[in-house]
Parts: sequence; C-alpha cells; structure tokens
Amino acid sequence: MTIDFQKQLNPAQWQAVHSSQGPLLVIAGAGSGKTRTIAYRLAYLVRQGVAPENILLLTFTRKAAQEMLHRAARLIERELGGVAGGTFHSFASSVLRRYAPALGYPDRFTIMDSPDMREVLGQVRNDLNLGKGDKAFPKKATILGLISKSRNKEMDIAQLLEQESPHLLPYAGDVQLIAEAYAAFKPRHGLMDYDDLLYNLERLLREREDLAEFLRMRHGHVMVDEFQDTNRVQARLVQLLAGDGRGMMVVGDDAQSIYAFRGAEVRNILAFPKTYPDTTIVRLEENYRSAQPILDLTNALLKNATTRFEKNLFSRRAEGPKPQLIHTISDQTQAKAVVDKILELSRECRLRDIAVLFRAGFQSYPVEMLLNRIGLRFRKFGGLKFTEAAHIKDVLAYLRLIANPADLPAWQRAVVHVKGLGPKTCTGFCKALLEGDQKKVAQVEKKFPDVAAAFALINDLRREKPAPDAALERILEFYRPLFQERYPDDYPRRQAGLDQLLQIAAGFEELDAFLAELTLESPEEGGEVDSEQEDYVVLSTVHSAKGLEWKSVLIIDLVNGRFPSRHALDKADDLEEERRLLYVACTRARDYLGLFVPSSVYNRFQGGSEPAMPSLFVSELPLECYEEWREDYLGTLKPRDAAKAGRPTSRSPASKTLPPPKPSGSLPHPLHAPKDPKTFGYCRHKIFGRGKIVEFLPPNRYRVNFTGFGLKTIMADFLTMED
DNA sequence: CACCAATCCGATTTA
DNA sequence: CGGATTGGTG
Repeated sequence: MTIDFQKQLNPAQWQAVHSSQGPLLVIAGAGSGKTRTIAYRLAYLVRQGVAPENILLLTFTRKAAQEMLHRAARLIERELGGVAGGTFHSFASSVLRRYAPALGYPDRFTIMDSPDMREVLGQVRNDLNLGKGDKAFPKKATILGLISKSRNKEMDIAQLLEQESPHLLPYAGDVQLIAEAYAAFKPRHGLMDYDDLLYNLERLLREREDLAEFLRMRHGHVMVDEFQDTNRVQARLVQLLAGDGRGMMVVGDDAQSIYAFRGAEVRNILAFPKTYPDTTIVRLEENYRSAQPILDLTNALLKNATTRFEKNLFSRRAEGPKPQLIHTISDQTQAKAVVDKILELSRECRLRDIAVLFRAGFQSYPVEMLLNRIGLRFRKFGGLKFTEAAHIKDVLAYLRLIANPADLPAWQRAVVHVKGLGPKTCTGFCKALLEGDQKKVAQVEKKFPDVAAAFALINDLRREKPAPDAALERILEFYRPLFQERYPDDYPRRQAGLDQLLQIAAGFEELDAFLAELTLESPEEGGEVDSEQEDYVVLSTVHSAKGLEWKSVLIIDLVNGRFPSRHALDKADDLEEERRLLYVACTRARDYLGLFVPSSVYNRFQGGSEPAMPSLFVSELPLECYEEWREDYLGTLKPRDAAKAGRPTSRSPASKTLPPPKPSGSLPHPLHAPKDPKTFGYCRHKIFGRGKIVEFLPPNRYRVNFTGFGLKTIMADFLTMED
C-alpha cells in the first residue's frame, strides 16, 4: 500500500507525506500539489495506524479542510470524521466553549461578526462621549481595524498610527480609551470578537497547563496550512499545541502572503527553522497547474518584487496560449469584453471552469449587471455574506439571546422593529437584565408588550433547550408577521434564505455550535444544494480565491488605485502585498489568463468617469510575456499594433501619463534626507511620476507635489531623486 | 430626551 | 446599495 502512495507522488511530495521524524516545513509554490500532498499525508498517517482523533488540521477555511479530508478519505476508502479540522478560529471556539468560566466569562459566550462589533464600538464610544461632531474623528470601522491590527501586530495604538496613519495621531489617546472600554465591555456581556478567540485560547492554554498537555497528547499530529498568513498569536498557539514539534507539519508559501493587513507575519514561516532547529525542509516547486506561458508571467511579476523570493516555478505542462492583456476604453466596456470572453471560453468548457477575479467586492458590479442581463448564471464569493442579510440577522438575534441574554447587539437587533423603542431604551433594558434589576425590566416590558412577548419566548426556549432547528421554527413562527410587514415586496425571496437557515440548523445538535459555525464560516447565498450539477461563472475577490484554481481566469480593473488598491499606493510594504496578491490571482489559472485594463474607471466625483493608468505591475512586465489587445472606439478588440495604426493612441490617457520605461527592479538612487531645505529638488515616484519635494517629514517621509496628483506624503524609500 | 425620516456621502482585502 | 449625520417631532 505504501508503494502506491510513493508512486503517485513526486519525490518532494513523497518526502512531505512520509517524513515523520520531527518538525516539517513544506514550502509549497503555487500549484505544486499542496492540497494533494496534505491529503496524501492524512491518508498515509491513518494507514500507518494513527487514529484520526490524533490529527489536528488547521487551515484557512473550513472548505479547505473538508476538501483535504474528502480526498484523503477517498484514497483510503475510509471516513476521517474524527480528524479535528478547520480554522484557528473555529478550533479555538470549540475549545473555549468548554472552558469559558475559567476566562472570567459567563458560562456561554457569543461570537460577534463585524456589524456586532461596530454596534458595540458605537456603544462604548457614546458612553465615553468621544468623537461627537468631529468630522475627522476616525470611523467605527477604522477604529475597529486599528484595535484589531494593534492586537494582531502586538503594538501600541500610538505606535501603529505613527507607522501607518500618521494623520490620525492626534486621536491616538481617544482611540486607546475606546479600545480599553471595548475590551472591558466584551467579557461583561459574554461577547468575543474574532481576535478574542485566539488570545483567549492562548491565555487558557498558558493558565491551564493540564489542558495544554491534554491537547498535545490528543493531537499528536498537528498540520497547519497557509502558514505564511498566520500572525504572532497563531504562531504561538501552534507552538503551544505542537510542543517539541514532533509530528508537526506546517505548509505555506512566502510569495503568497496576502494577509499582512490583518497582522500576518511572513517571518513565521521564514524563521520557522530557527524556532525548531531540527526542522526538515521540503520544497515543492514543480507546478502541475498552469501552462508555462502563465508561469513565465508570474515569475516576471515576482522578479520585480523588492523582497525577492527564491521562486522559479517550472511546469511540466505543454505550452499553452500566451496570457492576454486587454485594454478597454472604460470599465463599462471592460464588463462587455469580459462577458464576451466568458461566452467565447464557455464554448470549450463549463462556466464553472471560468473565474473573474478582482481586488474588492464592488468592482464586479458592472460585470454582474451584464451577466444578469444576458441571463448567465454566476456566483459571487467574498462579497456580502449570507448571515449579514437583515432578515437572517433578525432571527439569529433571537437564537443568540437564548444562549446569552446579555448579548447587547442581539437585543438591539431583536427590538429595532418595536415602535417607539430605540437604542437608548434597549441599552437600558439590557443593562437592567444584566444587573438583575427586575423593576426596570418589568417597566420596559409594560411599556412595550412586544418586548415582553419576545422575552417570554426566549425564556421558554432557554428552559426547554430544544434542538437548534426546533428553536428556529418557534422563532420563525413568532417572527413571520414582523417579517412580512417589514419586507412586503420581497419576502418570498428572503423566505428562501430562512428555509436555508433551517436546513443548516438541522445539521447541529447544539445551539452554540450552530451559532459559532455561522459567524465563523458563513455559508454562501443559495446554499450547497446540488451544487455539483449547477453551472455558473465564479466571481471572486482575490483573497477569497486563495487556494482555488480554474481553467480560465480573468482579472479585471488592473489600474493604479484599484489593483493596486489606492490605499496601498503610498506605502511600500502594502504595495508589495498587492503585488503578491496579483501573483496569487494569476497563479489560479490553468490554461488561460486574461488581464483587463480599462483606460477609465467610474468615479462619482469628476462627473462620472476618470482616466486611469495601467497597473504598475502590468506596465513592468516584459512585452514578450503577453499578447496585447486594444478595444477600438467601435468596441471591437484588435491586436495592439492594428489598433495603433487605426487611431492615434494619444487619445488614451493611459499612454500619455505612463512613467517612462525604466529597467525593472531596484531603484537607482535611494533618496537621502537633505540637510538643507533649499536642496529639495525633484523626485520620481513609480505611480505618481515626477514631483517637486516641498517638505521633509522626519524620520523618513516627504511631502511631494506631483503634477496632476497634487500634494502627497510619501515614504522616502519609495522615491528616487531626479536631477 | 429619545426616536424617526431624510439626506448625503463614499465604497479594500477576512476570520 | 449602506452608514453616519442632521433636523424635525412626540
């Protein structure tokens, strides 16, 4: 049997599968058969007599874990239900559920999603009376982002602001106060946010050595996928769970690190051999996915990275078509070109072999509209979440209150439809409940009979402890009249969502597990019903496309400000992450890669449309990497030279403002801080072009006035001197 | 004071 | 399409 395994794998993969002496680090390049290797290792371990219960498989999404387990099960013709698998967060949630009181929490806790977190943050900000009437005061989402990032990077708020958003420095004190109040609020109300799951698990494992030891015994084999995207606390958790590292395997690819924005540390993977000196390193570099021309392009993309990766993927696959670079006049005509391309490609394959990828959720709207118009089915990943739809949140709020009556955001949700009752009264009610102030509770109940009814139902259900689906049925009964009143025109459509929710609930025995699962791994709208037969084009953000692959991949909006995102334009590290993001996007393609560059994009200022420059990542690519097409003013695509001959390209704003061709790679002269302001001269920026330096901002930033872009503050290592 | 409706602005990426 | 903010009403 062992022989079979070896035969079906290449030597590196085989080593990754059977090596079991000590810590194992697998550097798995894009498309190098990583999923397959992990699946084989799972199968191999079980064949060697390891009990599935002894394996812990930590992945980035539940789907990834399931895929690996499914493949492994097929290999050895045996179910692997006993393997503990899932995301760090879901694993943490399942351990913490049993030990919440040890952490100073009520015996049950609720996991908040982003809207809940916003709600709570708004609450504490109001309590502190901060930010009222100050337009520049950071928004809730911004503050939450800062809190999370400061925790994940384990850095002061002030320090973080100094490094990343100096313009918010004046608010450092206020943000710090809010962060503290927010942190104190959560345990009081039995709430955890995503970060709490990780930090509380770490705290628990450190405080309860017996539990840590138990988990180490139980999970003798710890496997971690996408290790390059773990942050510091995750790395420490792995360390706590894996002990001396025997039986541990971590898998990742430094070139595919795309979660620095939430505190991921590539260092975790780079320094792994130092942390565990007896590490065996295996490199999977042979690519089984993409045709060579696609790899040529992705290799070129990485060649221009400032921190070089030792990556040179090679493919055994036969030659395929060159990637296409397609210039369109606007993002509107881009949508048309994309749909035309989908139709052309779909003559040869199923729709689900085709994916359209983009940087941010909203960028696919024009394509979605066109697809709807011509009646082509599609499915969008990484956009709005199923559980974030208003009606779903409504009913979930009641369920949450059964588990945790102190859940303030759930109360807010449950009573918004009660006339005359707003957030203030609700907060008061919740507080009264929490403090056991019966008088106040009765008072509110008397004034608002609807609240009394809801509360009675919740109390009944808490006493009766029905299964999740039964509880949901009761709640739906109660909710139905409100529901039909609230969504008079489209409640049939929303009903389908509620039915789907019931279906999911039926798969759970415990309410807490059901709720945790929904917040941690929200299902896709439409459900998984007969998804095998259904055919649809996939639309996805690049982040959500991680780990997946398609025969054909179309990437849209490859212009500066969109991809790379405008938020990354003046931060060197962020820009590098955008580059890796594009690398991830391109390496999803097996046979065909289409890169779409609109010459203008919609922008609500500037009266609709705004000229756009091709993404610097694309401009840097050697010409021989791709085949270039350009849309003419009649809307037809022509090979580039023909288009040029037909009409002068000067009409295209893109070609006019492009920075002059420059050898790719490192910047010629690093800019040094001039001692005398008078020596300020001109400089050049990769994206904004030439500009006049007007001010030096110690320690390492400049104010620069760029033609056409105005004043910008830029990091010094991002500029080159001009004579 | 607390709630509600209208309005305007503005859009990363995720567990 | 959402949210935050604002001004009007009970």
